[in-house]
Amino acid sequence: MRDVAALAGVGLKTVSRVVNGEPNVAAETQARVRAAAEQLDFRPDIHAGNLRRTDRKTRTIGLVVGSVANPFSGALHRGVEDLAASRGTAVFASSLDDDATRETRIVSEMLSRRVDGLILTTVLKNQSYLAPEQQRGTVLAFVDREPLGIEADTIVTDNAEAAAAATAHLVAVGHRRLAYLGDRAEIWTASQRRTGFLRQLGRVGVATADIPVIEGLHDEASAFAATLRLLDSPSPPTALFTSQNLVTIGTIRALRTRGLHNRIALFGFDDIPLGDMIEPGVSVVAQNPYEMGRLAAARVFARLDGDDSSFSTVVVPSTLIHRGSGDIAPPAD
Amino acid sequence: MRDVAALAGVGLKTVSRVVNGEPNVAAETQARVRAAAEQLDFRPDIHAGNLRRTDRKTRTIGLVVGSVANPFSGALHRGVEDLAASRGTAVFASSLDDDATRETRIVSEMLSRRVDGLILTTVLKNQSYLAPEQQRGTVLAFVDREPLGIEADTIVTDNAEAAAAATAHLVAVGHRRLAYLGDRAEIWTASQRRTGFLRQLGRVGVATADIPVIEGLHDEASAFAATLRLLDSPSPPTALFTSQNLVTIGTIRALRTRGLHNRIALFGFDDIPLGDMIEPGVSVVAQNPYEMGRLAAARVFARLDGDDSSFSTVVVPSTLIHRGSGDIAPPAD
DNA sequence: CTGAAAGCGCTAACAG
DNA sequence: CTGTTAGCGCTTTCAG
Repeated sequence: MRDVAALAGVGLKTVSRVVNGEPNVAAETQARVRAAAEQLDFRPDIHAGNLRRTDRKTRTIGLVVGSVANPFSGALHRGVEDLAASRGTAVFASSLDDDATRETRIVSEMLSRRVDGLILTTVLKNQSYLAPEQQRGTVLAFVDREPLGIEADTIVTDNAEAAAAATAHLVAVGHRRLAYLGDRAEIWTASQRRTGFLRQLGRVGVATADIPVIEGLHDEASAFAATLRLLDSPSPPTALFTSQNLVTIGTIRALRTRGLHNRIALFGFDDIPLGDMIEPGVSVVAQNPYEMGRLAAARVFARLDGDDSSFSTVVVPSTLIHRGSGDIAPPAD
Repeated sequence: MRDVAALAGVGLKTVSRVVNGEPNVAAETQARVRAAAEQLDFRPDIHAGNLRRTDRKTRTIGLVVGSVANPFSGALHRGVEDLAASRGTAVFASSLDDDATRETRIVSEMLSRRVDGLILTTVLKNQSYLAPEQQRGTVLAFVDREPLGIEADTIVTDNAEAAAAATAHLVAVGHRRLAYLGDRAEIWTASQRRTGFLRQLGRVGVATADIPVIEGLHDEASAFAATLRLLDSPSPPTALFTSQNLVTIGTIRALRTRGLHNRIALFGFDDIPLGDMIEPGVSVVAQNPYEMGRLAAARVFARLDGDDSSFSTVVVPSTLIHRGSGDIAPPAD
């Protein structure tokens, strides 16, 4: 910038004014400065400026998602990114791979880069470690999973209720021998979905003691193996509830391997791509990750713009999509 | 940092030394500094430091992808992110939505944030505008699409050759009345694929004059509509080549709408999720976007670590996956 | 309308 | 082993 000033034959501050579009610069001076900047390929260093700037906004936010292996995160990211781009804000995205030990490390790296806001899908049990940072003015928003030990804007799906609705449907079709296949119980959403599943069974008087509840499934492979074990057991279930898209896909593969995809009912949580084109169509609870990302970003930007209303929790509606697999009736026996 | 120094009763530089793990600090002093830092929730500002640091590395790279709506980008991002995370480097990700006007703006924003490197999937015809930046030391790598007007490490799939191989297969099965359904011709990969398709037909003596070449398809909806028009034409093709995953999906929907999915052959470029589970299985050219992301990131990091060998272009192999749709024979007539 | 001086949070270079 | 001084590239403040 000094070079630009020298070349244009003006003071440092004048260049600064031109670059930032501040008023009170003669048109002719402006032109000279711009020409000089162009010639030297000058590019202002946003961070150097922020060091002295009063608002200290880096126009950068961080997004921490649970697992990039899951298309859910992709859609969420897109939602955030779409809103951020329209505001000229850059987005750091990083994945936890649902590994709790990475959470503090990644968050800390983002904070060192002085992000204005942080959108988090957390894995850790407790987020109270973020309180000092929040105090300092960093805007926090939680998506998909509710935080513990800290208050902030939160965007979630009503996981328990949606899981219960799907379960209710399976029961209504006539199933009593159900099974639950889900992710690790430490993950907030997974435990919520399990709760919803079991609670609904309890409500309608299905004894949950005999219901297999298999947890810790994280990818297609583990879900595939777990489903096969279930199908090969002495008294296999007549309906399956899978608590996550990757698990749903693994389960479908297992059902097909045993030729049971048209005989055993299946309801999955999270939509899966092309779920309407396979046979039978896959019934799912569809969340709206794109919208969740948008809403979270919107909250963050509102806070950055000065909104200081009390923290809110927004529940994004999810929908049951009936495509066939959830309507398979139990065998007459 | 000054506050930490005051609280610990040491000089500013000593705090700096402790924070950066530099040697020559007494263990006892170190402990005192750490305690003070903890107490004040001190977090070093990486950018302030970089202002003075000699290497001037922000440990940040930028990733510019074509379209986040495409799962290809998600996998690419994951590849980059996986490598970057292991190096403690943060990744800015931004999407162009294949909109050329956004390219310069987004790149410029990233450069203002002083990224050490930039991994780009470009839309613009020409990338020479990046030359000054490259001169300045910013490491550039291009993925998926070859740059023009600038030299840098490049990671691509051999699009033309893979498209030709898929086309050859369709011809080998007996098809002569083929059609091409593809993305906008300005997109480098799209034009490469079209070239490969047409060249292969030329090679085997299929007159390309009568072959419908439909371009400008960008999503499922437009591909769906275009395919329907094709199917409803007086002399519909017996085999389709779709040059991109979203187009492939739209085309499949159209084929199913007309009940022709088992009568008209289909070969797609890019794999689609669950492509093996629908009926018929979808034959595709599968690229390896995750690996492409990893390789691009690896090149960037190697350069940052001082590698100054001449620029290389790596061609990541793609594979033909035969799942059925490409093996449908033309009607005997 | 313009510029000079001070200083943001940190590290480099050099003294002690 | 530790502290002091200067200065990174920019914006602020204030005086022309």
